[in-house]
Amino acid sequence: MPKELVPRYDASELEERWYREWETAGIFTPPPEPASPRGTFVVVIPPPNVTGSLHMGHALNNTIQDIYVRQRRMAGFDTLWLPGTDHASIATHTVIERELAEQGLSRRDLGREEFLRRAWAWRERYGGTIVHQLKRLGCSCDWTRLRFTMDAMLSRAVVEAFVRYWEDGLLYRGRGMVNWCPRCRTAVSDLEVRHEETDGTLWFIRYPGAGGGEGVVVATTRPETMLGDTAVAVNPKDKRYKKLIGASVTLPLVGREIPVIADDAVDPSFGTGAVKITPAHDADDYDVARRHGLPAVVAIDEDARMTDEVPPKYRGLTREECRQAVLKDLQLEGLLETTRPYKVPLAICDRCKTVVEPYLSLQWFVKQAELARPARDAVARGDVEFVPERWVKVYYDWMDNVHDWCVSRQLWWGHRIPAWYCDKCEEVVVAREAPTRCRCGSTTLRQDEDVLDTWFSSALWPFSTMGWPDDTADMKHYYPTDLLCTAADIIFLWVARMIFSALYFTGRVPFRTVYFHPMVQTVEGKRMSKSLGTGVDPLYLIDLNGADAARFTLTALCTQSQSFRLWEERFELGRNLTNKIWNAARFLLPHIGRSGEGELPAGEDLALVDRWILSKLERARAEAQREFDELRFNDYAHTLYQFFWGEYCDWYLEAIKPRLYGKAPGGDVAARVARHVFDVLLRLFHPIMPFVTEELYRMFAPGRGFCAQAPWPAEEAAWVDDASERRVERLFDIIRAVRNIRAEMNVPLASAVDVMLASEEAGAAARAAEELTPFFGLARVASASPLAAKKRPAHAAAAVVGDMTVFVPLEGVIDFDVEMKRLTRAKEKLAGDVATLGRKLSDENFVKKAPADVVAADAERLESLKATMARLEENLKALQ
RNA sequence: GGGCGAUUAGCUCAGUUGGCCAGAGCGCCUGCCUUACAAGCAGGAGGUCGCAGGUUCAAGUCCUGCAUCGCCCA
Repeated sequence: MPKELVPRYDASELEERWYREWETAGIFTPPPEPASPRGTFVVVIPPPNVTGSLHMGHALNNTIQDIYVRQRRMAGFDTLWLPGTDHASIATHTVIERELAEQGLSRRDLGREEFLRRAWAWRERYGGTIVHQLKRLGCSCDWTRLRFTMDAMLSRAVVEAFVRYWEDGLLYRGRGMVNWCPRCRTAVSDLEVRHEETDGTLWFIRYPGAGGGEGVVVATTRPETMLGDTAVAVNPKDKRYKKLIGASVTLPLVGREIPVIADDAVDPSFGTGAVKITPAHDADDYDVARRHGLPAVVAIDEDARMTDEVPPKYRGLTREECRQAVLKDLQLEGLLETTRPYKVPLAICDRCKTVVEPYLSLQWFVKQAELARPARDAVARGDVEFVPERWVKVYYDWMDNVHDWCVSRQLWWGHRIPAWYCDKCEEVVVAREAPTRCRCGSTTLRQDEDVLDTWFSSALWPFSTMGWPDDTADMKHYYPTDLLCTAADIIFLWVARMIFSALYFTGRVPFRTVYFHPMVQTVEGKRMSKSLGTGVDPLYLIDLNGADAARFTLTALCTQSQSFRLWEERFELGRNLTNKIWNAARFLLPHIGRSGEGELPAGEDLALVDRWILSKLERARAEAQREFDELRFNDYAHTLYQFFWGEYCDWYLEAIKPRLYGKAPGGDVAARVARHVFDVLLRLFHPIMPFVTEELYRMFAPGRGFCAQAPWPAEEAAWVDDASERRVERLFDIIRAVRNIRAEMNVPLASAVDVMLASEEAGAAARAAEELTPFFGLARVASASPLAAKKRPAHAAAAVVGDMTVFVPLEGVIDFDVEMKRLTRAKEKLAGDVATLGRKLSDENFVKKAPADVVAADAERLESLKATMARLEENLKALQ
């Protein structure tokens, strides 16, 4: 019972309906005991921030995952896509603190417990947003397994991992130089700091000799740190300063007497070749100080204000204020020798863009060297495959130069570090459960105040989500996973850490393949940023055009390159395709249910064009399948698009209209073939565009199951039919030639034309004329007839198609000037090709050295071009 | 400083191991409200493949250098 469809596709009602039906039917949940002969297929989602919202990067990332997961599900795998979110420690913490600040409160005023209560409330309030948005996008995640990094199960995995690292000696607590963000008020790891260059100044400051001598001039980009200087260093090979080594200078403004030392790390070409050493506020200086046993003076505190270790007048100033004060005072004392413009390297907190301070503090570190080696080997051996492969090198470089990972964060929202300190002795207890008493007998144990880096829990994600460390059913059946989809910007932050964590804790790789998709950029080629307002909101686009349109567009742009540019109008690509699919269905719908519905007709009942479309379908299917398997998503999308629009709609559906309308025989067969091809197309498109395909798939046969569970189209090698393809394509070439003539000669739409065909080969023209009959409607042809050799019709426009000449008599309509220009243009174009090819073939090096088949093919082509040329010239001559 | 990617039609991008005439979508020009679709149909124009060398019978594709843009690492 065909229902009337609206002429424009409207996604609004249908998407929510189908998503609800899929979910209700539970088709995204794989069986508890997988039994498919195809095996399992598992993906874990890259967890988005629990209180975040969907941006374009997520939309792309999750579309790609969903495409793969849906295809595997249709192909018969027991398929699991495990969703979840992470707790985004710093981001969430910051939001809560900002909220407090508006009420004039700090987290210390509130206390840890109340702060966490508010953070959880925040999560309750916004935690559903991104899940809802992923559903809008159509993601076929198993929501019954929705995870959150701070769930009890996953938190337990975090504690277990921490304790095991500790027990195995891979974890240590130590005083080290870390990147300190004074705004976030926490340490951050090397990977969370971005390096930028800015236009700044290099200041040259004189440190007078301790005994009153001229001393030495040092150059610095951060004059305020001088208050924490404990030495001046020069390169031991630097002749200029040889005599100064071992002497002392007076630190201006402070009056401290500090030594001049020699160290190889000093670059003689920087500034004056003499540098100030501030052990507590510079990582390199810290190393120098350690080598020389220099003391460290902490001059800047956690808030980037000057400490009590500096002269009173500077105490409490911000680092920026202090810099101005120091410069002013140095100038007054005549110690500021000169300044020079300089590109100053800055370390910026990735999260809040504040300049980070190198800060000497007590932190927890995970040793990386031992963990990195097997993780590197796993990729080198091919146990984990990277696509595109070039990212392997980036991964190796990092693994080969990895530094210990600072995992403690001075925050409250997150996994509190399971370490306790005894008040009575020096004992540190790292344990799964809170200890009640220390070895020394004391019962006053304090837990570490800090939490772990969010990435510490994310690193465990592929197995913590499945119940590790327990040997759960999920661990047994669904671990390791098969595919990880991500952008390359978190290759170290997340991918590398998952690999070494998985190998260490489970002894297995976490996934077999990592697919790195491109990054989404703005129209200017810049990174999309929500805070800058340069992003395109995927939800807005879904509301506007439907999820399928957004998904198809993103897929079509998903190439092997590292980025692509995106703006709103680009989504018209997907929108138009969705509408086209919708309308093809609208066209077909009245014709389904005709006799023989449901089966494909036997070969002998098929018309030539039916065999053609089935052959093309099989070719497109095979090509799309290959592209899919190679994770070439843009090619996959393009192949389907091209076949559906360019062949099925433009040619096949147009060609069978007379049959469907009863103006030519074979209407039932045409309907069945058209419907079959469409049905296969819906299934091939389904992974990319799940909603419209589900709607139409079910509309065409309401009784059957979901398209989302329909069998994936299999190989149909028998349909490939070269001969039919060649014959039909020549007919289409003739039609194109007639259309061209009609357009260029301005033949009115209402008037049909006669077509005459001439060929060298006897009978070829007659056969083509006959075969052309069913397609008259495609070019408003009234009749087609073979032409006796050499009998050229008068007043005819002509075109050469392969070995045939097409004449369209246009008595009274033909404009000889136009026809002359048309033919001349065609001839000139051809002449160029003939000349190029002729030169090539007369080059004896080419003939001698190129493979025989290449030479033969070129020779054949030259012959055919010459023949075409000759016929073109005949036609031109006939005009004169 | 090192690495990676990009540079192909007005715009955004494809172009698999070198081998027919370098493709697509959008935009542009011409004509169409042809009973699936104007979010459409038909026809057409438009490219010295960033620059300079090299390898090869043959280079958008491989090699070297340079330029510009972007990303990453130190």
